[in-house]
Amino acid sequence: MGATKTDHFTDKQNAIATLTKALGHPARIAIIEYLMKIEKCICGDIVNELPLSQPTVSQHLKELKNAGLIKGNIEGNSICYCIDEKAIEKMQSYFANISSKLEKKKTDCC
Amino acid sequence: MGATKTDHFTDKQNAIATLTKALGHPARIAIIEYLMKIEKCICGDIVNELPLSQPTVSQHLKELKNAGLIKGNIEGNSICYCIDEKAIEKMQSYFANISSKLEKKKTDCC
DNA sequence: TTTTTATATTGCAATATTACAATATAGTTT
DNA sequence: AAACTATATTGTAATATTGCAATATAAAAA
Repeated sequence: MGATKTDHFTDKQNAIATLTKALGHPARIAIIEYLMKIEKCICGDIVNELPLSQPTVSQHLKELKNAGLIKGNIEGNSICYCIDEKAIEKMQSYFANISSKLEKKKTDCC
Repeated sequence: MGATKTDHFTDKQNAIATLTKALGHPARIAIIEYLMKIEKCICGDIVNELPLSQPTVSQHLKELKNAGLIKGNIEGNSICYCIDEKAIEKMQSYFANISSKLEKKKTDCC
């Protein structure tokens, strides 16, 4: 016990859970918001923006990358991180779909 | 160490992270999708729908409730669980906002 | 080539999560 | 009241996550 039983759920459910899980930490939300805010794509200063050590930030970036939420390009000495729009769109349409289905139901019993 | 440093981030960032974290498990995604699907609101059979034991499901329901994603009403012997639309709307508008801001930027460098 | 700069990896301690058996609670039915 | 039903709580083992110091890697500048 202790490990998530991913094999018991559908691929879609696991896919969404992977994205939401990756975003389920304020540091990673802060990283996404920072990447969204800045104009330039050279992101060497994410570390300076966050109240966490360099290794910790690096680890969070790795998790976001593994989940497919950001992309990273080596740019000489530093690395350019960008949000992967497709992943954000997946999130958006997933919740939009739930939202519209709930509105149709209108069985607001609770 | 091991505990998330929530105090270093903004309330908004923590609020979104709380919601995404709660959805960051396939069982809880499955619960939300089941609540969305069913017509009746008596949800005693969530346990039967999921490939997990009753205590485990109960625990997942508690987490969704704590995060504000679902509401629960005692209904005689059983309990009626419903999705809290407001929470879903928060998620949707959060990602819609990121999506539209990314489209305006169009610095698709990676 | 040496030094500096930027990022990643490793190793580890602290804490959190996941899952479930056993048990508790509380309403329903008999 | 006693038995039954539905859900929650407790306790515990297995595993995962978080955070960082120390170290590694690799490109850039000196």
